[in-house]
Amino acid sequence: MSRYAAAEIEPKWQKAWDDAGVFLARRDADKPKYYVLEMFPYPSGRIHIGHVRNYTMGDVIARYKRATGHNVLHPMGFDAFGMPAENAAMANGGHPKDWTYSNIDTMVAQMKPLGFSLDWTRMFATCDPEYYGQQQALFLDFLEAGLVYRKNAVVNWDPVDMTVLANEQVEDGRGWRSGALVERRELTQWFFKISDYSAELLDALDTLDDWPAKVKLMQANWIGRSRGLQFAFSLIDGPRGFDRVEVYTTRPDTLMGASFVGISPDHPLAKELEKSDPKVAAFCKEARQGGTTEEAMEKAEKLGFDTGLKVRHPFDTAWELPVYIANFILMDYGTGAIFGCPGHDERDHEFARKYDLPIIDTFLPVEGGHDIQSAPFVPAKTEKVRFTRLVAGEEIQTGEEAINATIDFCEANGVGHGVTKFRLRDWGLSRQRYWGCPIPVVHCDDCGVVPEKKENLPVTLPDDVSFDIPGNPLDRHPTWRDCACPACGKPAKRETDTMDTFVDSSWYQARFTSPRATTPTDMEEADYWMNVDQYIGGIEHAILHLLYARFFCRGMVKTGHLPEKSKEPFDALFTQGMVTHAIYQTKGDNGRPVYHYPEDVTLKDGQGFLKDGQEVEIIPSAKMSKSKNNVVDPVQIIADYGADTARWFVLSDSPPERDVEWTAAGAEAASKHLARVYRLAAELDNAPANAEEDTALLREMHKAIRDVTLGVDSFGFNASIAKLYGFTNAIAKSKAGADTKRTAIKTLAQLMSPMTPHLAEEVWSLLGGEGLIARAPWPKEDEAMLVDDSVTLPIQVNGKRRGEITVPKDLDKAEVEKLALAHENVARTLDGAQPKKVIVVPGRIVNVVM
RNA sequence: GCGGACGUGGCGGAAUCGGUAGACGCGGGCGACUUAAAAUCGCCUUCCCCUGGAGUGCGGGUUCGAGUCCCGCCGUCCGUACCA
Repeated sequence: MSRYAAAEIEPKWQKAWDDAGVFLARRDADKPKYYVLEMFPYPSGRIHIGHVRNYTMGDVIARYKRATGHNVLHPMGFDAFGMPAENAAMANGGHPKDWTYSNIDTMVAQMKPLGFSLDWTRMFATCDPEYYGQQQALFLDFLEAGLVYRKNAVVNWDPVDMTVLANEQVEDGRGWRSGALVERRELTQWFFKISDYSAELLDALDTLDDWPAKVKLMQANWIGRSRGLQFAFSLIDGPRGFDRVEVYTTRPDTLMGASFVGISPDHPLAKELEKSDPKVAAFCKEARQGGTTEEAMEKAEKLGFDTGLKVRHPFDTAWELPVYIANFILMDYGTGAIFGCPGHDERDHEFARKYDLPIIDTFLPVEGGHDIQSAPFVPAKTEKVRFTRLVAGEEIQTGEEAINATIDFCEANGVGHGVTKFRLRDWGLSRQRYWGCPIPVVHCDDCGVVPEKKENLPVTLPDDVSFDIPGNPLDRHPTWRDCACPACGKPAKRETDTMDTFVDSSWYQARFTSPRATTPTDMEEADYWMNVDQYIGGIEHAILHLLYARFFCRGMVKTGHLPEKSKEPFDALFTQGMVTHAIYQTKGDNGRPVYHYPEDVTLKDGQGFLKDGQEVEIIPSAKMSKSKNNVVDPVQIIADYGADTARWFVLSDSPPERDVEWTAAGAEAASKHLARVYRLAAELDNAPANAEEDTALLREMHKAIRDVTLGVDSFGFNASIAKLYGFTNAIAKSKAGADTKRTAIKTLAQLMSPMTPHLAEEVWSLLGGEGLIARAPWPKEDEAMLVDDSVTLPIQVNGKRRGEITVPKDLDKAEVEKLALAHENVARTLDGAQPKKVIVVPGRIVNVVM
């Protein structure tokens, strides 16, 4: 008897699919289209088991949708620009381009044996000049449409290496290579005007019915619509040209509790004072130290500098407030200036205590008091409070009511005006790096910033560059920068900044619909294939990538590169969890942990041992990391067990949105199960028909069709797999005749085909299935075979389970109640007492209340 | 710091709407087959002070009934705008 041999089966069927062109996507007006896309990978060098899980989920959907009569587009490409290629060039020599393309070759070679039903003819990498040239064309159209502009913005500056650092290159406020204290420095940079779409991007979230609520909530909070009051404090004896400080506040109702005004170190007033006062300059220098991340700013110690200047309170001109420069105020948000109300804000309270400023309450709890000196009183805005220093509205009202009343009052009295602001900032796309899409503009002494002509695209990256010194090699390239001004023809300089890689990944889904078009998209193809019906990727992209893509597609609609319907490019989104693996560690001589490879550890009764018998500590479910030696390599898994086992395992055990822990035992079990399915088909006997057994097995089969289909439809792949185990057990135990068993096993193969396509084809052909299972229509359950005529009901007394009864499905409530009360355990628990109430939920449960 | 999620047996996890907690798998135990082992097959497996009781991170609450809803904690993970 032949055995399940994945190594023989898998290449055979992959070739059969290739020869038949099963996965090529061609427009077909007669079929409904279905576009399934997984977030494309960064070509780091090897595929990761996390990729296997991500692409297997997409492949299950793709194969299932093909079986249900859809014309499926399922493409793959590479997000190929970015820092790691430059880091590799710096560390090991070589060129980012060679490193990247060599990695892509390796990863394609590793992906193909997994048998994903991809249309490989559509593959591209974002570093292909054909792709980034079209991206440059989009940039020029966006520029013309007013969606791009330049302004100053802060970057992390390494004063020793004289280079800009990415946030991840700043560790504890210091440059990762130089160790120097990082400074925040302003540069002129390019921006996309995503803020034009703040309200639309927020409101349109409501139309994304098939996105996870958590992602929509995260985006909504990120965009951060707020209504507040913008007004000015008049400045007493300020420097020339500075007679007021404009502030924005979302809590104008606390204005009577103001005790200071704070301005950003980058505020024009701070910059003016800095010129003449060395102490201000010293403070601002210190305040500008450290990284640019919101996290670093928020966690840094709150520091203030008393400028000695005063402003007048708008409601009481005799009331003067000090003006502080504070390191936690961002110039990018609001007006770069705030008023502080220590009584009702955690941060202001801390600041007031530190600099000995008054803490004044404006409202207190409706009942009881609050010691405002020891802690601020910060209730939810929807909670009613009692105002002690009321500006407008009722004495007892909610924060929300007070805010609105105060804004109305201020507008009526000429103190500022109500404004709606968004937290969302414009998208800075300039990167001072080589390995990215060049920004196609030219700087001319006479004409200023001039867009490159479209016929000159792509502006390609020069190959002759080196990475032996920090910084952007484009800046110091001897000839690449020099060019003729597209407007006047005089000598000019190219822009040397390249684009943020989020630009690359903002429109690749559109490009897949016509990857070789000589324009960014082909409208006919885009109109047929867009939108992405199902997008699958990691939750880490919940905000930035997905928000940028939503904006970018709006820009593409505006500039005529996508149809109106593609403003929201992703109809449904699914965010999958990670694949984790245990860490095996021992303590080294110096007390530091030593990490051991899984293959060096023997597991026994939940404990792990090294070859020399030393016990290792097992840390379960840790994120895979090369430095922890707990990375599992899909190539090794395929070599050991085959692709179908890897695919089956990453889908089983855990729900797709949660993390799954890779274990050798689990992989072993998956492999055994697949071998068992193969054996069922290969060892099918000639048993004669048996009416009762046949019907029983067919009923199991129809239940399996229903349950597995439901699981696949609702991303419950682990639930589908549990049902498939159950159905396999039912077949193995069944005494049904050979014909019925053959039908059942063929159906099992079909139901497994999205997950384990190679095994499914093999079983299908063993049992005489017609053609390729990859082209067979999805089985349909027979409703009549699913109906049970009796039902088992649990009986509870006071919510505790005391027994169960089996009754005809449609027995009326009174009868069920009678039977339940007659139940031995129930009668004993009642002990003759009359129940107060009996709750009968038909088909579900009986609860006796006593 | 802020925003979002998650937490169930020895382990991964199931439980469509608030209605039998622990499906399915791993691990473990017992047995069959075998000279023996592997492979395979069958049965058992939440815990305990076991005619009962307890139990879904911890503490409260709503309900006839809570893993599921509400309030407050603790822990872990993701994001925090130049990692992708």
